[in-house]
Amino acid sequence: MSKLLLIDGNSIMNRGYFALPNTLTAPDGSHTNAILGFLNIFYKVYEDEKPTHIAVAFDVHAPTFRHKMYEEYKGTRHGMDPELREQFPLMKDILSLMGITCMEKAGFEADDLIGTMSRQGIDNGFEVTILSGDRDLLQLATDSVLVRIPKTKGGKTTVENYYASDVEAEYGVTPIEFIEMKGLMGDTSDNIPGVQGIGPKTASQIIQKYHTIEAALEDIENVKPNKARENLDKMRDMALFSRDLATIKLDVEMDISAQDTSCDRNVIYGQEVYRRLKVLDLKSVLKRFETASKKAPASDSIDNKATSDTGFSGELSGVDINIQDASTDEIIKNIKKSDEEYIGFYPFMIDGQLAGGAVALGKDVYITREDSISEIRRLLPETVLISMMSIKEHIYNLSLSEEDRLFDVSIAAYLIDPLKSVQSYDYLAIKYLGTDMDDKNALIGKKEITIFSFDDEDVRKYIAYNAYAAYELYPVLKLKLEEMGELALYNDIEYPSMYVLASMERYGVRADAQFLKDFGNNIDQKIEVLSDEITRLAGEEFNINSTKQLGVILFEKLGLSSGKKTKSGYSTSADVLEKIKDQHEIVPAILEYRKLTKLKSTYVEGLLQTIRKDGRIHSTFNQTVTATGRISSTEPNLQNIPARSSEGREIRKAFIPEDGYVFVDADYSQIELRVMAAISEDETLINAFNEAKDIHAITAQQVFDVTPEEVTPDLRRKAKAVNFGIIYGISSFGLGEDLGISRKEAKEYIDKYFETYSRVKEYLDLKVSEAKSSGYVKTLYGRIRPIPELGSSNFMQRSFGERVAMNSPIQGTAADIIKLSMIAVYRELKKRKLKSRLILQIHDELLIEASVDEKEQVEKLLEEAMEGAAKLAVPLYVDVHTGDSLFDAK
DNA sequence: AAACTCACG
DNA sequence: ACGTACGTGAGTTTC
Repeated sequence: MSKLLLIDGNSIMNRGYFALPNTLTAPDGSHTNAILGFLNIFYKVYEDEKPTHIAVAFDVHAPTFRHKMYEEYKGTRHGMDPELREQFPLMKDILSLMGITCMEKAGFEADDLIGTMSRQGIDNGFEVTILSGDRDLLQLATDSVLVRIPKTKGGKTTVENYYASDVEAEYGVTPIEFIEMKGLMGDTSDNIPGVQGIGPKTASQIIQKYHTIEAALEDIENVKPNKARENLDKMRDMALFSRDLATIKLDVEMDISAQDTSCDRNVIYGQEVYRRLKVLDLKSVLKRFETASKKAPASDSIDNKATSDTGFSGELSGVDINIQDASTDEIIKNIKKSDEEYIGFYPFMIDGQLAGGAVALGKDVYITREDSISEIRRLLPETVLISMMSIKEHIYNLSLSEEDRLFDVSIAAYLIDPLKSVQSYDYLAIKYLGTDMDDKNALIGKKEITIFSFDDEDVRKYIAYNAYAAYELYPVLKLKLEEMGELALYNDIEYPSMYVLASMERYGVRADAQFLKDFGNNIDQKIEVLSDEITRLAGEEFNINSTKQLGVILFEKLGLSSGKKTKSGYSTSADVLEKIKDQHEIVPAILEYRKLTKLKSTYVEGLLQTIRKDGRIHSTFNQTVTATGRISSTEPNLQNIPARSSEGREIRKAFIPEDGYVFVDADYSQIELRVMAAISEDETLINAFNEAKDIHAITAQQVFDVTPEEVTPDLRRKAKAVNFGIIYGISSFGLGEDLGISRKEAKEYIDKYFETYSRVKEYLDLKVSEAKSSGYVKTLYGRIRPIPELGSSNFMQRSFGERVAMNSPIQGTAADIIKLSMIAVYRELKKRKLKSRLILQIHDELLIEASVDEKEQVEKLLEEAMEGAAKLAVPLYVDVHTGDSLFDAK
């Protein structure tokens, strides 16, 4: 028997949209929560029902005049969130890839199409199931039409099933009478007015007695209760109109019928769909493909035929590549023979050791087991450009140099879309090449990589895909960089930076393990004392580290005034505790406890673990992580070593130079404010910077209209907070919070600031409006930051987007400048053949480990390189300090 | 894995 | 009316 599944697209999408977090997005930033919600229910019901025919209905409102009441009714439901709206075209696309019919007709709701189709299906001998999130559709239930309504219960989705008898059992009325009931009680979610004072209970009573609204109206005198009678009598038209609204049409003229629809399991779980879902990053749905369908193009579906002696040839969906073993000589011969202008390369590492590599010449991929650097180097002839991922990781393995003709796929992809940190070959291939490749997990999974991996087909594929993707990506990404005006940024800033960062990673920073251990023991004692004290004050043992338990102690047991709340309870963050530290002595103790345990676990224990055998800490500097172009530091993070508190600052004494060396440190003075002054071209602010060094004091004078002598420390502090606020994309709330003043007062400061520096205001406004129309902002050097949040209908998200539009060009330009200065410093040290070396970058600060005999030279060099890194309308200044530890060099 | 807190610029 | 500063990474608890 043929089975027809009819789906209410709008209501199911709507349900997904509100049930799932709005933060679910595809790699390109488009929202996917409604699509995910739809697909989850779809596949569940599909597997349940195994229908032979499927159609999905969508609403299309016609802009025609219908009825005054109708227009009013429509008015309130007009606005659909853009984040939801944007998902419909994508959804329809996916459905068409699935080979599923979409039904739409201008002026008709999805309900009407479903109603019509369901009757038609019945007439043609189909078994019909309707899937909707809207109980309105219950009126379509009959003995043979099943209406299924998904329901979320405790995080689990279940589906309620209704035949006509089930509707009667639950509501006491037949599906047809259900419409009458709706007419009386209305439906807020559907904007059906109904009759005031009549709710589900009364409506059900009345309809059970009279069956129709008309019957009730004829016997109006006897309608009970009194209130319902009066209102119903007064609002006869409204009741009838509401019923009309609630009635689903069964006779829409449609150009398709149930027989025209179909569904094919192989297409629903098909390759095209799989590929699209992968692009959208809908992983949980992809899992269904792997389990539900062996025929799907999931990871295990590509069979490889072994070939005689050279290895095997692999198959890539839509693309065939030939994988074979080859010697260095053979590969070089092939490169020469091929006339390729570029090759894709992947160095294969085992246990941090170079073990071989893959070279992609178009679709021919050669794997070599050669593990000597010099042999591998021979594979990379200067005449041919080499495209590969994450070059920085391999600079020393492969003794690569800046002069080699290399292209870094990861960096290019980052510049094109800095919001996405995923830089795996499979992701880039699908995003930029439309090619589906098994990902690392599918191929390698938990396999241990040994020298025998060269004989493992999956590992071979992994190696080959990496090289092949690099090959194909080069021309595509290069062109894209050019189109986006980021080629110079790539060539002049990012590419050279890579070598500087690699060098910094390799040198690392010397650390005094003994000092850290002693320091740790020292604070351990203090922690113990504090911990006892806190337990005593609380009157019971509890885990101080647990926010949850601490919240109960502070705000329930001790009755202190709780400030902010978090998602799951009371906030116990430092700024909340700071406000109530006078209410109970436990509070300052907790703040102190927190400070010390943080020092102990993150900085003492954390750092100790990372000291290598050479006595130095080798952090990784990531170049493709931040949205603004800054560098980030991990394992460990050396960009957040304590500095603000005196106890914390002690940690800096553990960072020391090698014997015979000193630290020379330089940090930019107010680089972000200077950048803002320069790129906004605000004369007043530029002059302020040209006149004096203490910008916060100057700002205080100009904004608070006082003489230099009248600038109190407090006024300066306020001016400083305003300056920061401006950079972050000012809000009166945030500034007020920071300064502990009212929002109104904060707003006055901001207004005065913008009055004083009016071009700054114009500039910030301009960035926001530019970003709103183009979707991104740019730094002075062309670095792009997309801001998808600006298109959001959500006030909070949009406001965030606006602040980002104001902040990113400033923070990003400053990041560009310090990268330029790093490159200059690095090159100059190299050129002069100095022993001194750059070892750390902390956003606006550089640290050089300088040979004692080069100290003066380095101080000068560093200052000049940093101050000369960019020529702006305001001068750049650095403060240089020298010392025998990081503590002393600041 | 997510939430919370806190270290830095 | 909405509920906030911009950019990071790591350790701990909790689900």
